[in-house]
Order: sequence, then structure tokens, then C-alpha cells
Amino acid sequence: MRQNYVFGDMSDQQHNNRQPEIEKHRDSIPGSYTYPYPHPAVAADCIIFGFDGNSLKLLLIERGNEPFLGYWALPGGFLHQDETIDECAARELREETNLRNVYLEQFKVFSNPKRDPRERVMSVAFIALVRPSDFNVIPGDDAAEVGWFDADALPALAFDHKQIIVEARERLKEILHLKPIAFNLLNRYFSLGELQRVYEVINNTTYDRRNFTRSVQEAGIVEATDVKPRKARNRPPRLYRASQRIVMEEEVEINYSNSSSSLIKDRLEDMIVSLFDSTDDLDSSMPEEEKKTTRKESPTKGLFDFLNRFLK
Amino acid sequence: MRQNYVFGDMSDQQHNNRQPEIEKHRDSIPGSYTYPYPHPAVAADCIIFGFDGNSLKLLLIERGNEPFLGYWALPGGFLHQDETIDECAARELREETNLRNVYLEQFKVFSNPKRDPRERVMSVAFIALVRPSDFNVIPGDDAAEVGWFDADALPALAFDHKQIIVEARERLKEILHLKPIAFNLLNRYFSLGELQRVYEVINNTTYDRRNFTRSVQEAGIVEATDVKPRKARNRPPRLYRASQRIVMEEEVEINYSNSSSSLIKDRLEDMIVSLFDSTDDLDSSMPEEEKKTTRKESPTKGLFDFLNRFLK
DNA sequence: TCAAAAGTGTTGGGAGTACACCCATGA
DNA sequence: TCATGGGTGTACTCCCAACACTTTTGA
Repeated sequence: MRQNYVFGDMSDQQHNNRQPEIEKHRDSIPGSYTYPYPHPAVAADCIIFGFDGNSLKLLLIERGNEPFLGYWALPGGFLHQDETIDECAARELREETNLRNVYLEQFKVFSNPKRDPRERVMSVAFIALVRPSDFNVIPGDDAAEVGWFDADALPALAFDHKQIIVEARERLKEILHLKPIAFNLLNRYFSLGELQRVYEVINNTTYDRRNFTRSVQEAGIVEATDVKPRKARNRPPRLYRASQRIVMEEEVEINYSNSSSSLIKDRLEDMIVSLFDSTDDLDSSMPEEEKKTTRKESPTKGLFDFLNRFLK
Repeated sequence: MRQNYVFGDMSDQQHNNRQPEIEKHRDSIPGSYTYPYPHPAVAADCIIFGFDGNSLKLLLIERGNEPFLGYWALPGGFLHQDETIDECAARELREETNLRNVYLEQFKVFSNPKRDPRERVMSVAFIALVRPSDFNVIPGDDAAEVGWFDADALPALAFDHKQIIVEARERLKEILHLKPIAFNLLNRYFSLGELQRVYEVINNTTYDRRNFTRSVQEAGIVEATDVKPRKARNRPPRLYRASQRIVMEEEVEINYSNSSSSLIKDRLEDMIVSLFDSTDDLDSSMPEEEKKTTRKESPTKGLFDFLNRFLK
């Protein structure tokens, strides 16, 4: 008893396809690939977190194809034949949003057989952390519209992406207690106030400024610098950078054919000194409703205990 | 330009196949499944941790097929069409080792295109925690030989399973600092000494007994019981159980057609009272080399700080 | 001169460490 | 009776939370 199952209508193999199909699979020849047992399609989706100084932001892409046409979705796309899923996530990030050198970490597999109405698509979700200097996102080949949304005020989402985001935020909080990753939401040079706000937003609490400052400095995860901040309308803060001993690899290594732009970007970022200079054009169309969630002040105790483990 | 790629020699679609091929895919019809783009095969592999009172153990299966015939491997198998990857892991665990009701958690995707010489196989790795009362593992349909190995003295492993295990042990340590899961390596009723040893082995350190006891009790994660331990050759300890408020769901819900045996097993486990009664037949053929890794005593401070977050 | 954020030190209390002796059991 | 692990209390230390005023800048 033999049967043939052929999936014909998969022209939108990329989630957000506005280009001819052939463009989407430069490395693989469209044709027919046959297996004795059913195989799922596998995609990588990125939950891209940003921080604008006040609240957590998410980068989403508007879908230009059915299903879920017009809905917003996580950037992502299908696994190629010769790459790991981590490389796939980094590549899709680059292709759809022009982001590179971002912190990227595997997070969870979503594999409900019915999560994509077209055929079975398994999604490997990644958490990505983006610096304010990266906020000038240029929509890539595959992307229709790109937008930053307040993580607490998301639009209608495609597929099961709402659920994925909820779990990603939980996981982000976890990671913050395991690794010094908060820096990846800040520019190279940042003030302690900015760092504190990242911790406050993710952990949904507040900290005493003096105690937080002391905790951070005694933990030895920051180094003071002489970099001068841009003119602000109040007393300019001293700028710090992440201590060298805790800097983590920030990107899955891929041989980009044209990685020069990445280098240029790095130089540029060094010149953008904190205070979220580049966030001005961040989509802040969200109503500025004061979300007084009455967060209680928390002890800073234990905030950096993980360092003992992390530093071996 | 159309091409056909057909993978013919995949009779060992299960990693450990000693049964006719048809047996392995009861739910899917062998035939030919065709897609316009290449899809990887997807498998779930389980890193099954046990604890025998002294050291961390791993459950492995001896391969009965090429490639890697005779090597030991992680239990696992291919994803079926109508199940999530989590259900797949639970099913494979049951089919290959007869284990059910074990703590099971997704951990990481391993997707090197060359990790399986036959065709591209992506592995979703799961961490499983097994109670001593589960140590009487009955090899299931698919398994050739099943064996417990000291986590520090593993045999030659198939595929990239060595690497997977290394990362799993790191992740296990992490999880221990995020959730109260140590209980899943102990029977329902356990002494505080046993609990302490689990923490010591996973964190590779030692704790002051009095301080550890106090930390655990003040954290409110255990409840004293009146259950009497089996006769030991020294003063019998008081037995505790995990406090109800921290008991986590321990199994991916699946509609087992014959789940009655699972219930019987639960009842049985209630009668086996701690002190690792059932570990006598655990494969302890490992040379009892005293691994005096000279672990230093650690403070218990912060061991249970995660509870604040965990309990919302 | 006012508003808004940055910078800075001390003290009291409580949590956590260090530590030693007795108990219960089986051999 | 001996060896082995279980059970228990306290004092002292140090870390952490709590807390307020001054400084710098732009408007």
C-alpha cells in the first residue's frame, strides 16, 4: 500500500514572501524531494527584543501573503539544507531586518502539527537582543513592513506567535538570572541608570538606585570609561561598558559574503554614545498610557549570584 | 529544472531498530512523501538522568543497526505526523524503556547537517529525570540493550550524543537554579540527606548539613511525613515529600491507550519508601574508583532564591 | 531658578556561616 | 560497642536594605 502525498501550494515557503520564489532558496533547487516517511518543514523564528529606555519592544514583520495576510509575525524562515538551525536564525535575521551581530539564543521548539494551515511546519524559536543603535531597521528582501511594538501592546499575530512571545518573555527573565545578557539591550557605552532600567523592565520591579549601583560595581561586570555622553537636559551620567571578562560571543559565526557593512556598523556604534540617541525614529505611536503597574521595590540581593557559576 | 532526490536506505528510521520496519511507524503509512523543498527528518532524543545515592547516572541504549552498530546512544526516535515533539519524546521514552511519568523538558536542538551519515536528521534533545523506583527499566520494543552508566564514565557514543550529553549536564545545573526539580530524581518520600546529595552531585560541591537542612525547610519546599523508611544500618532518617505548592506537572499529556499500568506503577511507588530500595540491581559494574574531586564546601545562600520568582 | 536625573556613605538589623555533640540503628 | 549517618542550636560576622542631600545640566 503506497501513497503519494505532494504539497503543491507552498510558494510561500518563506513566511514573508514578496520576491519570486526562486529568490527564497538560493541554495537549494526547487524540485521534488521524496522521503519514505513524512518530514516536517522546519523554520527558525526570532523573538527580537529591544529596549527604548522605558519599555521592552518587539520587532515584528507584516505578512504579505496568505495565510494570515496583513497580520504581524515574528521574523523567520525555513531551514536550508546546509546550515544549522542557529545559522538559519542568524541568516533570516539578516535577510529580513538587516540586523547582524545580535545576541541570539535558542529557546524552544513549537511543533503543534496544526500550527501552520499549509503543511506541517515546526518552528525553532530564538531570542534575539538588539541594541538601540540597531533600531534603524532596514526591511530586507523578504520583509514587507517592519515595526517595533511595545511588548505589552502587540497587534494581531499570525500562527501561534502570540504564545511563542509569551513564553519568550518568561524565558528572557530566566536568562537574565543565568547570564549577563542585559548589556545586549544597550549600546556599547551605557549609564548605570540605563542598565538598571533594563533589569527593572524585564523583572517588572524597581530597585534602589544606590544599592543597584553598588551591586553592579561590586559584581565587577562593568568598567567605567571616559566616554562623554551626548548632551542631555540634566546632569550627564558617567558611561560604562561591559567588563571584558563577561563579554559573550554575540553571533553565530557565518561566512557572510559581504560582511564589510557589519564592520562599518561596529565602528559607527562606537561613536553613538548611549542615551539612546538613535531611538528617536523608533515607532512610538503607542498611546503613552501611564502603565502604573505599581511595581514594588525589590532587593538587589542575589541579582548577580549567578556570576559565581557563570565564571566557572 | 526539476530534480528528484529519493532517500532509499532509511529502513532504520528508528535509531534502534530490531523490529520489522512497519512496526516503527504504526501511525504513518510507509510510502513516498514529496515536497518542493528539502525537509530534514526530525527526532527527539532523551538524556535520562538518574541518581543512585552517590552519583549521577545516564540511561543509554545499545544500537542494533548501522551506523554506529554496537555503540551506545541516547534513547529517541523519529517524530510522527500527528504528535508534537514533546509527545514524541514521551512516547519514545515509553516505547524504548517503559518509563512513564518522568519529568521531561525540552533542552536544545542539534542540527548539524552532517550529524547523521544517512540523511539529514535534526535532533531535539530532552532532559528526563527518573526516580530510583523507576530504575527497573524494561527494554521496550525498539531497544536492544539498556544500561545505566555513571555520568562520568560513559562508553563510546553514537552520532554527536557525547556533545549533547555534555551540554545537557550544564543545562541540568541551570535548571536546578530555576525550578525545584531535584525531587524528580528522588522517590516520593525521601530524606533530607538524599536531597542534599542530589544538589551536591549536580552542583559538584558539598554543603554543611545543618545549613542545608535549614535552608530547605525555611524555603518551604518540603513537608515532613510519618512514613517510615526501610530498615537501614544506621539511624533511620525522617522522610519528607515535595511540598504541594511546588509540585510541577511531570509528564506531557498523551492519550495512552493502555495507561492503566502507569497507575499501578504510581501505587507501587508509594509503597517503595526511599533509601533507594530498588537500586540494588542498578548496573554498578563501573569500577568504584574513588573520585576525590576535592569539592569545596559551598554556602547554601541563594540556593532557593529562585522560589520568589517561581511562585510568582 | 527650576526640573530632572546623577552621584555618593553610613548605619542597624537580619540572614547566613561556622561549628560540636548526642541519637538511633544494624552489624 | 562500634561505625555510620541523622538530628539539632547558637553566636558572631558580614552583607544588605534603608535612607537624603548635593551636583550638574538644559530649559
